[in-house]
Amino acid sequence: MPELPEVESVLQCLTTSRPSLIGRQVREVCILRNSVVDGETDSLIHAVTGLHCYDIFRHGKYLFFGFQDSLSKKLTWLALHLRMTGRLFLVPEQQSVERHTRFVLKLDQRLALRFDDPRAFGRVWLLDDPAEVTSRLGPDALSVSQDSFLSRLGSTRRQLKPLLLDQSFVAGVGNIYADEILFRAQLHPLRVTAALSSQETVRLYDALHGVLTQAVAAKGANIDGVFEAGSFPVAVYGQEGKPCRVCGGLIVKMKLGQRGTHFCPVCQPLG
DNA sequence: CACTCTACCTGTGCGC
DNA sequence: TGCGCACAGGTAGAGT
Repeated sequence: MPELPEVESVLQCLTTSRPSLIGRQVREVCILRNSVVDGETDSLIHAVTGLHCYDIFRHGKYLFFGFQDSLSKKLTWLALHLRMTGRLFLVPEQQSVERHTRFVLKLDQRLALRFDDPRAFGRVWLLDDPAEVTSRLGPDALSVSQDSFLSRLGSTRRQLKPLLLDQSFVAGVGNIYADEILFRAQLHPLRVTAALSSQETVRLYDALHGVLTQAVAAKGANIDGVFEAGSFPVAVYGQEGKPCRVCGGLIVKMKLGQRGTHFCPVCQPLG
């Protein structure tokens, strides 16, 4: 389940590999499963074929790829969301199809950008402007300032766990990191924003920033082979029944809005 | 506004 | 062994 740190890791791979995706020309677009495209596949194919990759950036869990027409200099954008099981690879062209490959951009230099997704939840969008997507999102969770975060917290009255998962509040936190952030902040997932002390709101910001920064440095979470690489150690996610690393009490799992939610009842009291 | 539920998917792992 | 089924998760959209 790629969340912000895992998507950031993908971005780093694409931009720092040698050769990088930046500068590559799209020779051919192959859509192996139509539902991967939100919109018309033909429009996407026609729009991107022949263009050069000019820029890549991330906002929350979305990746944005800017492709430039070398004559008009106009930029055309693709947005990509990996959802649950999506993976992106920059590979030699001959490795461009696997069992769960959903689309491929065949590139110059005998390279290909391959998107695999067993669960087929991942989506790609053709955009004129990334703002068509980013305008629906809150500030990126890795780079949001303390002032902005505290101000947004102050203007809502909601339970903390659903709030952290709301991409229009801050973009990039998913179920795993929401639990990890609340554990580090020592706040119960059902606590309500309006009832937090100012000390607690700062603790929440510090936990958000600290967990995501460390997870990015670790290239993502380390969870029983769910996704590759990643050495960020989870403290509570999937740890139900195991001892809390801080107090030794047992980690509990409950359902909160259809989501598995893990926490330490001692370190994260509700009362 | 805040919330709940459903649909979208399929690999995994459980109980029988 | 094999079958059926619940489960995992992010997001959109509809409904309360």
